[in-house]
Amino acid sequence: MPIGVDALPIETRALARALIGHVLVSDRVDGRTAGRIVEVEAYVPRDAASHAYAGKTARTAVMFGPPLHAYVYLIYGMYHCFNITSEPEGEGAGVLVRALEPLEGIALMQARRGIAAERELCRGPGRLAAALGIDRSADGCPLLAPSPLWLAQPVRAPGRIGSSRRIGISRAPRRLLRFYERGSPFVSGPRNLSP
DNA sequence: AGGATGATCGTCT
DNA sequence: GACGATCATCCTC
Repeated sequence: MPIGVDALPIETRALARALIGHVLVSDRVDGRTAGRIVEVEAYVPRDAASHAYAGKTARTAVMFGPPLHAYVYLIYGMYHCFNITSEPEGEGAGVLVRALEPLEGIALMQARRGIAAERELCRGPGRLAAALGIDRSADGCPLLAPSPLWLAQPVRAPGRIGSSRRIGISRAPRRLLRFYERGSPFVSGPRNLSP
């Protein structure tokens, strides 16, 4: 069941933390896949590491649109990264979802990824997008309304949330804007750092 | 266990 | 024309 409109904050950092434990569901013609969010990164307003930093462009337009929509971009010519937009319309910001704990449609994820190991299916932004069948066609998709890509209530309360530097960025590298469920084996980077 | 490398292309300079 | 909010593979320790 989709979550209510007011179930999540839209301030970027608060949203990032609140997303941990929520479930992302992808409904496609070949079936449903779903996973529990265990790792995210916040890309806040006026953040030098954010795609929105240089201003609104065709690619980043949805980052400046209403919150809780999908921002999906192609990286390194071959992977997709899935983000959830944040802040009121007009602000360019979002939350990158970096890892999921697979919950539903495991066999379909395995087929899409070409691997069997459950732990590796959604461990990393490019991997989870592939496992859920997310590509640029999902860009701008609302995540609350009935939609092929939507957020559901947590199935289990999150454990303690840790924070760290963001992964793979060169600008604003010291900001602690990566959040993850401590100790989860499905987290992609360091997973036992700060409280 | 950890570092280097190649794949591959849309986007912005 | 250079460069990624990455990943899989290959190498060395």
